Amino acid sequence: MLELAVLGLLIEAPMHGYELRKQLITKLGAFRAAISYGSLYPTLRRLQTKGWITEASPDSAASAADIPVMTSRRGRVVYAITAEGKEHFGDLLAQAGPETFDDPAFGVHFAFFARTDQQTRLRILEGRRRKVEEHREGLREVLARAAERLDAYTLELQRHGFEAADREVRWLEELIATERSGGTPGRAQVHHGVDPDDRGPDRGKANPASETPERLE
Amino acid sequence: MLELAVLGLLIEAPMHGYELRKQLITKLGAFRAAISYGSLYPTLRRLQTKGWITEASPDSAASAADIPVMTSRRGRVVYAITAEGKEHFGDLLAQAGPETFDDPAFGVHFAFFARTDQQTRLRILEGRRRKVEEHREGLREVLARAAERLDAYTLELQRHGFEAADREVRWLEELIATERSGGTPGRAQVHHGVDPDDRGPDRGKANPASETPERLE
DNA sequence: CTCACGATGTATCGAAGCGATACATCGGGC
DNA sequence: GCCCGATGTATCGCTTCGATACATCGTGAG
Repeated sequence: MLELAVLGLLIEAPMHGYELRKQLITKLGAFRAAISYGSLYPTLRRLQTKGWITEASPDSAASAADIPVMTSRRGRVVYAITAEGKEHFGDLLAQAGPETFDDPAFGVHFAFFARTDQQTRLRILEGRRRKVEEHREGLREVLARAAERLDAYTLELQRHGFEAADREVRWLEELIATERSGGTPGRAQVHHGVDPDDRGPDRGKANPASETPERLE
Repeated sequence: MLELAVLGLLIEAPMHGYELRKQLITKLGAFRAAISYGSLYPTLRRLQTKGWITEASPDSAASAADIPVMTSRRGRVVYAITAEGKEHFGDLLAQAGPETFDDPAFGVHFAFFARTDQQTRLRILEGRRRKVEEHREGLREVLARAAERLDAYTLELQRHGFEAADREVRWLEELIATERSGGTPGRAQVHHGVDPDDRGPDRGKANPASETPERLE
């Protein structure tokens, strides 16, 4: 799971561990509170031995032109993805693992949807929908049949879980519909806006979501 | 995390592993898809060595003329909670761990709210609310400030995470209000629900959640 | 009657990830 | 001068997971 996320971030730019962790937290922060070094560093080690990423020190190249990044002379290790790593990333991103509804792997896939194609996106969205639907129906069953065998708090927990699942299914259906019509998610399709000052859709600075997926073979 | 859940279920009745797992799944199914044997059995072992639970075979208690060697027939192992286990359960239940927003520990606590007192419930609910609020505000920050540095899919993921957090906060506030007014949660009326006069200042552990006969020594 | 099959049931293994911790450098404020 | 918080790399012990193995029981198809 971290493999995919790390590779995905390193595609955008080489990075060292600390920065990697910060970006992972903002990128995956919606469903993942923290990424521990205890998992990040072993993952980096693993990726290195597999050949997906390489270690490169900036000190050798840094002579005088150091710009914004605080370059210290200490042993900061900068990781960069390799060609094999990019290929592996594509494979990982395309395959929708048979996850359970509480598996964070879906979120990681979704966070990198801009780097895959519409067909894969649809496949993963529909797979996710199926799993969440199953979960929801299981809860419906419990709520209908075992209502008298559970105490009020347990019941309320199930009810809340059911509603959350139901909401996610509806969210997924919106996304699937948008995807099928060839659009990208965002303010145009979303009726419950979040931010107060709405600005025009501004993209092009980073990688656009719909137009060029950079790594597709 | 599993410790608390296993102890809580064993308070209601002695059980063997398979049954335990099934009940865990229905009780915690709202936020936890599956409980693996790979975590359940080590947990049981751990609880045994600590003395919180004991192993009791119904076969040996029945007749047991000969020494039952487990070569031919594999015995079903029934686990039962001890007095110390009940005490430990009360301690675990009362303490609200400093969890992150995606920590399933809150769900376990909530599922056993019927076995604790109003004060503890309020403390845990408010602690949870604080954490989810922090998470929500973090996401709001990202959405407001980094909207142009993230692609449309990542943004949509954050937006969905924000809404889920916001909804949970509102859910928690409802529960807190209900709790403060002395009620029990839920739109559905539960017949075997929480004892309405649980105003007793202590004896929280001894408060039965349902029709379970009182097993407290 | 048999026997295959699914449900019940106990158990372990390797790997992933986490929380805590240790340690080192840097820039700035008191 | 000197501490403190941010940056930065790294490991340890532990919990949990998914996969797997293996054994028993009831039942129904052939």
